[in-house]
Amino acid sequence: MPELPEVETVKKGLEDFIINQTIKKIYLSGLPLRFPLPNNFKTLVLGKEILSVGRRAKYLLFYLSGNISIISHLGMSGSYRVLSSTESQDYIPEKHDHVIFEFKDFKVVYNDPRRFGYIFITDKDPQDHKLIKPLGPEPMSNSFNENTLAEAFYRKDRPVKNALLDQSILSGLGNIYVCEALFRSNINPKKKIKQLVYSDGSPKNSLIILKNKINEIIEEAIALGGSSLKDFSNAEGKMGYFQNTFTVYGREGESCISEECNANIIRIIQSGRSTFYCPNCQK
DNA sequence: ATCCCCACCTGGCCGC
DNA sequence: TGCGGCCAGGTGGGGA
Repeated sequence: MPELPEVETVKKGLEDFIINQTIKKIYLSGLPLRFPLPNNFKTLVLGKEILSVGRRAKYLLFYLSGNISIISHLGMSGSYRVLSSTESQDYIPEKHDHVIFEFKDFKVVYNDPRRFGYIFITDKDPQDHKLIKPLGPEPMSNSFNENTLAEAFYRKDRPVKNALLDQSILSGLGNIYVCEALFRSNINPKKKIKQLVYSDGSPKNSLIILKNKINEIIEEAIALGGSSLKDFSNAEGKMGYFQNTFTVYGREGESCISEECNANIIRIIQSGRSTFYCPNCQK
């Protein structure tokens, strides 16, 4: 499900309900997520108050009282949903519900069919956690710009599609937004990243465009509440709308949206994952 | 160091 | 209706 805009959407939805609320009870399915929950998860979390909710890349960060933080990644199919007080009454855990947080008047359910998600707990700054620390800059932060990107791409030989999925270069993008950003930038996903940088290390114009298109897409997608494929929805169960603006993702064999182009979108496999692009527009 | 590939899971869809 | 095969928004860890 979730890339940065979807996680941001979930974060905003949860925030409205859980800030300053105390965790009264915890339900666990007992099934392992990608990594098993720590044994003392319940003990550490029960009775704690949620002070704030943050996001780093595709991770949700819950800051609790008592200097405890929960780090949560949704994997491919994880979702959080807030149950209204009516729904919360007599709610029986459904299939793939793995963690349920009970508050005074409502419940928050973490559901994850594929169990690729994971939840960690830490008593240190989550930003220092070993999974968070190596992450590259947030796309909407100042530390993501054409110069940092040029530095990461300098003399490197990998395809730009793969590099943009690499969370240590730039964090938060996934398969959809990378494909869409490359289309908007007219860059072929197979292009080697060193070709976007001059030999003196400065960014070529195409790299500056790519950087700007990434910002543009992330901003638009957040404004539209993310993309709803399959069953993604925000914490209140509402769908996102960005999928209606997809130009290449999932459109194999369909015609390119560009007016003056007669080509069809094709799908190739790069590092084991589907890449969608227009062979005519993206050079 | 750098990069690729596999594994981890369930479920939906398509063709036979 | 059933079954096999393929596909899916991610990424840690191991190996080349």
